[in-house]
Amino acid sequence: MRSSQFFLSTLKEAPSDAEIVSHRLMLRAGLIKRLAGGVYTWMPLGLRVLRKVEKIVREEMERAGAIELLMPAVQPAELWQESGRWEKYGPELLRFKDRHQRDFVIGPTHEEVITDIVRKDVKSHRQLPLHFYQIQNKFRDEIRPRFGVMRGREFLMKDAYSFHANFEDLEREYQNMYATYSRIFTRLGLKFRAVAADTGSIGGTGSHEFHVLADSGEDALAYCPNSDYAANVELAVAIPPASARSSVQKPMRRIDTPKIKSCEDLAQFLGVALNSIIKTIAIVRETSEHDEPAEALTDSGFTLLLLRADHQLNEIKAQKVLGKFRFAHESEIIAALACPAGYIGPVTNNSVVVFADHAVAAMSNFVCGANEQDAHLCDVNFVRDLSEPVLFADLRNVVAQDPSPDGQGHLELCRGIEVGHIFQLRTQYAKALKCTFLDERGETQAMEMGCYGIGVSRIVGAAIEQNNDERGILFPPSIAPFEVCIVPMNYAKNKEIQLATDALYAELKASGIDVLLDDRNERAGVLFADMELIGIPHRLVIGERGLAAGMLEYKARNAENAEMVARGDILSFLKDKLCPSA
RNA sequence: CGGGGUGUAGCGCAGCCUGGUAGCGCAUCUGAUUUGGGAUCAGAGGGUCGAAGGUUCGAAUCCUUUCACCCCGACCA
Repeated sequence: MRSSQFFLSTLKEAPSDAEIVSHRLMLRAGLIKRLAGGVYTWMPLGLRVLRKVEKIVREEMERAGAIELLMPAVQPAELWQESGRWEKYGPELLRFKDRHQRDFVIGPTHEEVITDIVRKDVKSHRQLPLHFYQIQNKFRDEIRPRFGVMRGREFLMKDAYSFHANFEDLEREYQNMYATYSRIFTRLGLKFRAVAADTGSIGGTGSHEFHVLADSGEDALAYCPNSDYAANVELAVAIPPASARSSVQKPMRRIDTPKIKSCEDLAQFLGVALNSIIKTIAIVRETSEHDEPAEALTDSGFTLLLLRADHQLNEIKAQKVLGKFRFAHESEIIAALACPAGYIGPVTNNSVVVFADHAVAAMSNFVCGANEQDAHLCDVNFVRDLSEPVLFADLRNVVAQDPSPDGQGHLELCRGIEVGHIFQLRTQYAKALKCTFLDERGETQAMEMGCYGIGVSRIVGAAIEQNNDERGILFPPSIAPFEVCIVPMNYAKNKEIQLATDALYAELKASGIDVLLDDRNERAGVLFADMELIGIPHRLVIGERGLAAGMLEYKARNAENAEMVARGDILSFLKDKLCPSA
């Protein structure tokens, strides 16, 4: 490709609303253009990258034995009503009516459609297992699209669905996909980690997320450096502390703490460690009868959660223990405890339900709110000053240096961008949609299902997030828009340069190298800057000086310095750089 | 949906407080000189100041409404 016949549109300055580096660079390099919130055009240069990611994903899915198909983006509401997700999915599901007032959705995912296909065509265990995949645009009406292509509303996704006669076979395919995903992200040249993820209500062995490691990632991950334990912080297990309560109980005291509401301020004011304070969080458990806030205070579901003040509530864990809940409103706190938020605590004379994190069980002589404005209690002890909570449970996020749940050392934390997710669906969709088959004994069974997603467009953002410097993008070679660029000096005016450049360009193309010739009539600085911005991994410069000596200048995008290469050796030299193993 | 912020030329911004009819840098176009690291000079084009309404002799500026976008919290590839 010649720059003069392509479409490069680079920017010196990125739009100010682009927050993270990959988004800024994608706009500056002209990879994408925004059309609406969370909706982007892939410009020619960006599309080349997207297609390369897609190609690797497709090759590995084929190698794993999955079969490609393409399902419609538009789906009838009936299928979604049948699976129950018409109600459950919520406002993220984009719904619309056609001219006959029939309801449709734009697919955010395709479990319903694929299950409908399989239930119609597959009747016997002899036809199983089956594994279908597609690479297709999805639409999810995200609450808050952001970071460009990283959390768009319309995005490109590889989604795959497998169908099995029994759970053992599902587990086998799940392992197959785990290995396949690892190969894909390795080939993409990304630093990644697979972590255990929340399986929701489904249980089983199975759900893993694949994260590209990046500080700007939206997910916190916990991992053990000494073992292969790794989990999303959402579900990483916090081990109850081994230490016991102190046998020495100091007398409880009430202390005036005017205007001090946060635990941090309190620790500083009292001169005590944060981990000797108990943080009390008021929630309202929402049983199905009273979803409505405020009024229903009779059996209100009002509950206190106790955490060590240096710990954070993990709402997902808490919901598993307590069921659905929401944070109490100020008015409900006052109604229940006669005290404003900021000073509430578990020492009460009425019978408020109290749950506590495991870490709280080991605490003695602790500090907590006095249920009285501008006051806290010190040297509080369970049993003596208040009854034990109804339950100690794992309610908090793990923190760095917590013991690893597998006993192999201590946890570390890092951040990641979720680019893949594999999941054992089991039989929930098969049952809802009556996707059944006859087993060896002629009995009707619901199929076991797995689903496997990869955020193809998100990968482009994630790759840039992980590979950039002050000059721009450093694309991993496997997904760079071009493998090599040729930058001629004074191409427009110097006939010799032009001839030598055209010959080199033809030679590289003929040998199958994906090469961009930057033949624009621009100053050298412009060409260099643009080629660096768009992240071409290998650069050849043809100048008068080198040409006279029969030499070309080569520089890798990630190298400090350029080196001179004899013109005659260039092909083998480049081949070695592009494919070091060969 | 809550809380905060921003809308002025393709991009980045100033002007707004204290109303007087719009400016800077980059980009674009023309010409000249340049040409191995985002050139220089001379000229040019481009904006119903997000939209609507109001106050006023006069509104980018003040008021009201509305829309869009961004950031912080509940979702997910």
